[in-house]
Amino acid sequence: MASPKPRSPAPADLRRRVLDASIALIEERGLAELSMREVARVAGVSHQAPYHHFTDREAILAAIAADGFTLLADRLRDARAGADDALDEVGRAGAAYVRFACDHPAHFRVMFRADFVDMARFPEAEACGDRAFATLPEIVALLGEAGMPLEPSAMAHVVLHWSVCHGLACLMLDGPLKAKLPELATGRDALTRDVMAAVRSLVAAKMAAGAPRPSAGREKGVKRARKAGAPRG
Amino acid sequence: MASPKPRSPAPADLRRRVLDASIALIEERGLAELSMREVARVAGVSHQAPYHHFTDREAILAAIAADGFTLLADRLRDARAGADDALDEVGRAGAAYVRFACDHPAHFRVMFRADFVDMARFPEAEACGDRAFATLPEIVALLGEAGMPLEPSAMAHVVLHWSVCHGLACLMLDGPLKAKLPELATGRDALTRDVMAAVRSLVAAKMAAGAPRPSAGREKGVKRARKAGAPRG
DNA sequence: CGCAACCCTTGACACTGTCAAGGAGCGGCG
DNA sequence: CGCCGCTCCTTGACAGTGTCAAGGGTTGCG
Repeated sequence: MASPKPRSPAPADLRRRVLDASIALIEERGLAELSMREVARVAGVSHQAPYHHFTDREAILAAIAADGFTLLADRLRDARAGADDALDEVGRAGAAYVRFACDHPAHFRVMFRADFVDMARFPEAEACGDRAFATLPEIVALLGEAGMPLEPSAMAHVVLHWSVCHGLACLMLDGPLKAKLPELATGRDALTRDVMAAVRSLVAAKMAAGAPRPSAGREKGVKRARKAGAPRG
Repeated sequence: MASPKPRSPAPADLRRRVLDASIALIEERGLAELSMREVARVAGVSHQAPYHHFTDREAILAAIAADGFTLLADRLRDARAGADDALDEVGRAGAAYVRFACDHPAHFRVMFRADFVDMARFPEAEACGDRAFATLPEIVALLGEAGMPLEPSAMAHVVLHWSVCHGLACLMLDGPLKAKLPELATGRDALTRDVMAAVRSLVAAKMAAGAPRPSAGREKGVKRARKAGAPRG
């Protein structure tokens, strides 16, 4: 007979097939139930074959994370390309971050669970992450250049925006919002859009306010700044 | 052998001891490497004893999650008690959320990983979660009562604040910020304080912009925020 | 031809979660 | 008292897991 086991449909790229099988299984049954032997089974090879390409189970996850990081970096770059001002750029990048998480849940989960993958063990995966996250300060810096006071620090605003996007993604992907979306009568995209609009409205107000307010004053006695331009000089 | 095994130091509350052992192991080695047999070993009982109190491994995690939800609800309640205005209340509640995650990382991880615990299987744990999260809309509603326009919707602002806190907690607990905190030369508490201050500055600007009611329409007066963009030259 | 490198398989080990059965202690009741 | 049943826990067994070690094909090259 020809061969009871067709060996492998595409012998060269078993590495790629292992990664794809892992991603599919994580998306289908979650990271908790991921079994390397089942990955091998899905890929159509013996249970040891994957370990010839990856030293560890953790190494497979690290490779997925690295792919995810570069994928995310691409998404962020594309999102920024179409923007026409700083406010728009922040909003587009944020929406792209969340949409990436929804489109690639397996990647996203693996990327941000340090208790599953110790990135320090895989420097190149870590470098991919650093590359992706390097754009975040750039985007927020645009707000500063556009005249928004970045108080108490620029870093705080970077982390703030990052946290909004990351938190929203987590809550919708594996958190309570996943179950609550139907009863809230919205979908992921709609909720993302609304939250980003809320962020935009806050940032816009801050930009309009221009300079930091006097500390003693309460909401009284504040005049709205009429123009958006930064009073540079 | 007289008695090689002292049975159990406190026979009645094995249930409690199993939970404590699980929490300790999750905090120490992470959720990924949690083994029920090791939990039993730490608790000093046979490998089957825990299953007499919990049907499943998942049931143990659900019990931890339920405890975490009520613990979080307590923290949020306490944080709100000391506040003197809406802005302060939002900030205190947010900081309390993040501090809860840092103080009880095991609870936090189990509470928000739907791929490990299917909350729909454990309605009482889910109810604890609903109770904890019920305070979030209340807090944000205070901002609306204080004169802040909740555009595009109140729900969007609820999710926005929730996402900030949740995202910050995730990024610091298991995400890239965990590794980057040292090189940023800040600690968790300092970063949390700064991010909350940044949120506060944005919300304050929005309140200032929205509070003085212009003579125009009641709900339409929010339109001015849109002018903030336009970096034409 | 030999032979070595590559890629994969097979076998084994300790370990896991879970099912099934058994046993120690104990209060109640004839 | 003897016996029962009950609760709580232990022991044993099973399939399944990740990983170490060794063994096979095929391929290319001297």
